[in-house]
Amino acid sequence: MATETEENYIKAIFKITEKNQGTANTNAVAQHLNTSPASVTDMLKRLSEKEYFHYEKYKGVYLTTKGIKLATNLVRKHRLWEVFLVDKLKFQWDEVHDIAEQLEHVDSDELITRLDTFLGNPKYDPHGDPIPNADGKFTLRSQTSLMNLQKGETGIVVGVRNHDTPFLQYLNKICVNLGTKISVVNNIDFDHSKEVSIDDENRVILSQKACVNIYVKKTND
Amino acid sequence: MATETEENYIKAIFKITEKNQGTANTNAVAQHLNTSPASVTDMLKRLSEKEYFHYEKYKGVYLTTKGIKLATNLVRKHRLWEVFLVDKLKFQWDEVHDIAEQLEHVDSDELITRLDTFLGNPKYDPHGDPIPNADGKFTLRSQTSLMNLQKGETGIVVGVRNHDTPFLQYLNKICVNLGTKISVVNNIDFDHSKEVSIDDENRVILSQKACVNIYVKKTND
DNA sequence: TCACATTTTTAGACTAATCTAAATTATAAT
DNA sequence: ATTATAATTTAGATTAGTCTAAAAATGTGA
Repeated sequence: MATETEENYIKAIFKITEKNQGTANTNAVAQHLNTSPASVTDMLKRLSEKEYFHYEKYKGVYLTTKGIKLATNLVRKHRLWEVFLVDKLKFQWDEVHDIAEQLEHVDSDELITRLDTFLGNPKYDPHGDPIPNADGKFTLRSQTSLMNLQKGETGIVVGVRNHDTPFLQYLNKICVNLGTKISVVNNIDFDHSKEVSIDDENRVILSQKACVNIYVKKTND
Repeated sequence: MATETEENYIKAIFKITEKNQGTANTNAVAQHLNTSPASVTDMLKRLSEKEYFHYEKYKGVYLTTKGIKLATNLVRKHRLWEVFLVDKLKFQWDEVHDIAEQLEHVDSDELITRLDTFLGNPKYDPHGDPIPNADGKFTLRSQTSLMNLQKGETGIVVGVRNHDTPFLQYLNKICVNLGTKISVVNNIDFDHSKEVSIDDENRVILSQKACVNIYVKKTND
């Protein structure tokens, strides 16, 4: 069994490699985990001996099958616990990350199997991120950034790109959540912001930055 | 915040002092935690500096108010999670201890408050042990050992003294659980065992050891 | 391609938690 | 009260994970 620290390293490497052509370098890992690059180097040496990833001095790391399996299982556990916290315990989507970060390290396959069943085998977490199944497979979904919706088009919010608390709380305030219907009323060209209507009720101006971070599924209305 | 290890020491000391006139000695703690007495001595020194308990060389320790508060909170968390595992995830009562042992270290007061509400503010865990409230107060219950029931008397199972897996599985097998009705049909004097009827259906012989470890509430039928 | 900046690694040290073996203190029995 | 035994502590070492400061390797721009 991997220690909690080891799990956190592997998860960090997984997240970094996802957005970086399959490799993670020392500094990126250090930044992600809020530790010193020196500590990371030490750890990379030790963990690569345990075959979670390949490590070459000065070249960074890339995960092995074993490492990917561990990482996706952690993602699975994290996201299932987030569903539990929001659906069952009525937390808001901006409050669950830190708690799920702890819960994901609880070690029991049976627990996760049963939790999954209890929650109704959800495919997406409270931020719209896909929950890998027990084999590590993600269910992908056709989605686009709200930025890509033209004037007059409508979509249903299915996810967010940014997970930071302030952004999520802002969305709470303007009543945007998963499942919310958003229609583009006007494109404001000079700063690429959009005037949108939310659930056919409120009209709001969303900045380019906000639009980029909201994923929607286009609808025909 | 206390580390997981620190929490485990304090919980062990709490459990030992509960059955030992308020003090715990080095060997008992070592045995309880499966470590060496030398490690325990080290830890007692360090933890007593953090004011969780008083420690005098060669004399053992007793908890401070701070220590008792931490310990009862851990007990509370452990037992609430056990309720969750049995009531919601449908684990059996003999399967939940190790998982709850991990879950109890997750740090979030809000989580426990919400979990308590979600579970309907249970007063007892799946083994019939009382769940302390947020202030550390236990709800006590009038109960007696099955050993004290006379021929013809009846009781409802409200708890177990022994929590070991084999004992709990044995009770599963003979259909004894919390809420089960047990009537004493005959006392067998020579070995202090009892012939009992279980939920008015099965008749079984329970050894003295089994009877001592089953708590019941007497009923008038 | 050479010098400078950036990234990474090494060296050496620290803390928490553990161990074994040896020394010390307490306890119980004659 | 003395001695044997049991309990406890000390000494010294180990492992995981971390740090800072310094050295080495890599990458980049003129």
